[in-house]
Amino acid sequence: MPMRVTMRDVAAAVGVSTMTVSRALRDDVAVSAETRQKIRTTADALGYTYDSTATAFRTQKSGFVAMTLPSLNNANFAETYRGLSGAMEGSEMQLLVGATNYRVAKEEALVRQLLTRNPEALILTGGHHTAATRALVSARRVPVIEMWDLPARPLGHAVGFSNAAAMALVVEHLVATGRRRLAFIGAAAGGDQRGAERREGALAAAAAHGLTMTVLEAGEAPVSMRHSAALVASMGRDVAAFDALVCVSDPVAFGALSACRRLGLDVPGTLAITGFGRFEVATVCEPAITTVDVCARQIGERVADVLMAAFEGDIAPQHIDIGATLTPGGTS
Amino acid sequence: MPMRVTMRDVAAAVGVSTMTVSRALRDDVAVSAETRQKIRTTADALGYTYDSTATAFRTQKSGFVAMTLPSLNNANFAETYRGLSGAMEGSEMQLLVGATNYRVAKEEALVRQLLTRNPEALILTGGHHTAATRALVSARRVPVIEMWDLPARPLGHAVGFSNAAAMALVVEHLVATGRRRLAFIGAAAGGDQRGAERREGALAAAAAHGLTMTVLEAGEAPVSMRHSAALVASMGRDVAAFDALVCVSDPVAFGALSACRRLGLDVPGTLAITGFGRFEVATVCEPAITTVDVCARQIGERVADVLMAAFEGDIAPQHIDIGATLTPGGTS
DNA sequence: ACAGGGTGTGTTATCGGTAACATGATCGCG
DNA sequence: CGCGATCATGTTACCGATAACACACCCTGT
Repeated sequence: MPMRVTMRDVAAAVGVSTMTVSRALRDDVAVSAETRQKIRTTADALGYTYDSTATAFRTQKSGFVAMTLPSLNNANFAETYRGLSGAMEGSEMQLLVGATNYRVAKEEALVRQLLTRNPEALILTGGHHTAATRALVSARRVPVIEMWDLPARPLGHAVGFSNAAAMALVVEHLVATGRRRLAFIGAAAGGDQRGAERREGALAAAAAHGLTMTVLEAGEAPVSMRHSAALVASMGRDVAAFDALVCVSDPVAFGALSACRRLGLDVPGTLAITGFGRFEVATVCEPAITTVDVCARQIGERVADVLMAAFEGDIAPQHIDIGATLTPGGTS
Repeated sequence: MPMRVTMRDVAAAVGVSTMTVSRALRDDVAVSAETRQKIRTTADALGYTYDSTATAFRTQKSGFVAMTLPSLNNANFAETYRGLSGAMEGSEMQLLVGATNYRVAKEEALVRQLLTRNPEALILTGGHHTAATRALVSARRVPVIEMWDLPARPLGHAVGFSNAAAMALVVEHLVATGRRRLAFIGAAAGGDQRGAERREGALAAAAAHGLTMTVLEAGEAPVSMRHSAALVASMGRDVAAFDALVCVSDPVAFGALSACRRLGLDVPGTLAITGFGRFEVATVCEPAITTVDVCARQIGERVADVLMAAFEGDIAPQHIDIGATLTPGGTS
């Protein structure tokens, strides 16, 4: 079978050395305009395509930025991805993405796999990892950025916010508007770490007001709208024993809201519902869901900034708190 | 600066050749149990990590499967990704994903970039590409799979369904239930090709019943719930001039539904609304949105099947129609 | 006229694994 | 007891591009 077209073939066809071809195609050093033109034309004619693998090998620079996300099936992480990939469009770096399914063990396996590709930077979602993951990552001398969280022990840079503090905003708001019988809806413990931090933040904020908060588990992480809808539906009108449902995310809140509507419960009259993350669905649905804006897109963009700075040699660890703001809607 | 730990280092430490180390770590050929154990231990102790780049280079097998998706910020494409990556978990192939933002020009640039990584297979969303993309892809002797569509001129394999035929199901359903004043809500022409096919399918089906259908453009592709909500809100109660809104996707339908609710319009009494894709939001919201199930997850899984077969040497092009089924909801 | 400095191109070695072939030791069996 | 088969390991060359160095040539200024 015919081999791939390499620089050697182009060089032979033009009558120059492979080195000249290499230089001509990268146009960063002196090659005569005439020769360069001839090489370009010939390369096209022969159907030459550049081999990043060979370059990555020779230069020991992969051109990859590796990133782990809990899930791609989440509008917020997808937004972060978009923000980041958009900002990286100019650079010749390529994103290598993997999903952890909200499991640190899966994250470890993924990081192992990603590291074999020699990424030039590593972006992890969250600040909670296995010891092996921490060791693997630290052993590399590449920039590491944790995002969507402000880790207690950062591995390097961090771009995020305090999930607990953000959720406390919600509880403060509910308490200020007279709600007292609070419930939290989220995933079962053991999965999503950021969800757990939100839960703890909510519980702590409630406790600060002398209130207890019931925790309702809608299923294994990741939980979405259908899980919370099923949960609330199964509780029936008993859910009105609460006067506020604090949900771990907007989709979860939307599921609860829809289920309440089916039950004929008045939201926010009987029951307030709050979400988290300012997903599109929260702003579009009627009534709009009270939520917390965490600027998912902006996280990606800030990560890109930190990344570029790191590539420029700026190695001082940055820990950026992008904050989170309450966005009141019609459900509270 | 200290170099990375290579097989050479491990070999020297153990006192064997690099070849033996290579064999021991891949455990596919005969190495004595004792030697293998010692090599494994030493490799761990030295912090050796495998370099996929070197292997990809030497063997000319990258271990990558490249995939283009219009957007990751779309639950259905994310599901397809999940289905595919889940099914590929066993193989040592790694997915290399890129987003085209629904633009064939961007797709071409992306394909160019992806091809430099020497993927062993290529998965494209849709059957509409630039001539250059077609040429680039065809020049490679790797399996190509187009998905989410049944292209007129497939580049190789295809796993999808007819967007036009699927949307015709919706129109038939609406006509059968007495709707006559139809409008289609989608993106402006020129972007999303699958959206355009759905529009044409809807228009053709309406025409077959002697009905005209008004096309309402909610904005540039990709359009989502906020665009359709804004569109319907701007039309106000004039939207009731129609008795059915055929939406290009479930999010678009949900946006329209929410806007109708704000306007106090009765859905489905005054106005029917239909979506496409059976997104989670369509099944959870109240009322549930009449939609078309295209089994996004299953597309990914079937693509994985085709891929594995192709790697086994099965090169006969497969064109799989996974079909689409109408899922009536409460909005029609 | 000649040193010094660009400019354009070639030569060599190399990145880290692994295919292919080679080699020495051990073993089974007629 | 000898010979081929099997096992465990070593040697060599190489994948495609490029860094580093080398070199010939042509300027330009004093």
